[in-house]
Amino acid sequence: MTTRQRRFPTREELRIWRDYTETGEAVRAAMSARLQQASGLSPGDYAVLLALSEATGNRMRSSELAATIGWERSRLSHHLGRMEKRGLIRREECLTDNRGAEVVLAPPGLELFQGANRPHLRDIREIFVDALTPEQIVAAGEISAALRAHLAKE
Amino acid sequence: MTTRQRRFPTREELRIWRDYTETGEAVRAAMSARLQQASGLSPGDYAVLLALSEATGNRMRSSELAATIGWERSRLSHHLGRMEKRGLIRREECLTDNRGAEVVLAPPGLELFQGANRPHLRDIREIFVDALTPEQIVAAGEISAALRAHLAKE
DNA sequence: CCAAGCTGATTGACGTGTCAATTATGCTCG
DNA sequence: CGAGCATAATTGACACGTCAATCAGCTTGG
Repeated sequence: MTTRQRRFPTREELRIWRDYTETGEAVRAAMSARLQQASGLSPGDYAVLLALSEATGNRMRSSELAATIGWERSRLSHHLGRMEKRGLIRREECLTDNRGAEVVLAPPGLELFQGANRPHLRDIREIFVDALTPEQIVAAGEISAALRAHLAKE
Repeated sequence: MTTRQRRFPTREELRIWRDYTETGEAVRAAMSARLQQASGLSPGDYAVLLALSEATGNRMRSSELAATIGWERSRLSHHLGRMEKRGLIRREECLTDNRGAEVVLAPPGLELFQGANRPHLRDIREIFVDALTPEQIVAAGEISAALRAHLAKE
């Protein structure tokens, strides 16, 4: 019976770990560059605009928006500040809670988002879907799920 | 014969794509937090210190270091500035090329790195290796390789 | 009621990353 | 030789993220 509770990863496991993280980096960088190039939007901009475009009235409470895209409040606040300066969104006072703010999709933001949407989906296909076999795509989903489940357990 | 040249990813492919990127994020964040907590080092710090610790004489030309860890020069330059302020490394003039700089591992940097090393490897096992079956680990390596190869082709 | 505490959101400080410009030195060819 | 180009590295400006602190308005229990 071999030791099943190894203390450290093997050389091969380490190589794959590095591969996994570095590839993630590279893929993200490539997607980000294409999005930026095609539309002038960052991945963060896209996430915000996507959520707003799907909200009823194209508006959302700030904290609701943060929950939807899974960001910390302060991160969102900083990002909204930058987006507001560029005219992509507006912030309005909330009528039902004077502390609150509503984030509203501004026309230039909607337009940029709509322009970005199809190219972005195409990029996902070109960079991710087309690179893998159908079996690998399924496996990628399973691996991601396993990693997340394991993380959540800790 | 079905259309093989789909324009856009399917709903399922899109779900897996989001899973893939978000999981990568989460894994990176978890590793980063543990490293920081255990040693006060960022992943960037660790990469720099690892390369230096493996270099002969614990010193390297700045551009060689950048190539080793796959960073842009300017990124490295900024990062070395911050690490130098903390006393983790020193920068010395290069004798053979007056333009060049040598990056030298300083004792506090070596000590922090050595303290971080074993816990870091253990974290890789706990977060990555232990979360996956051996087959999934192999698959993760193949998927990463396929994505990178495809990226390189573009 | 109203003080104490909770919540929504912003802010400031700082680490990190990219891009373009800059500085200074090395090198090569007419 | 020396003008022009290549190379090593840094810098400045700005986008992005996190953390801790702050501020204002809501809420609630004595």
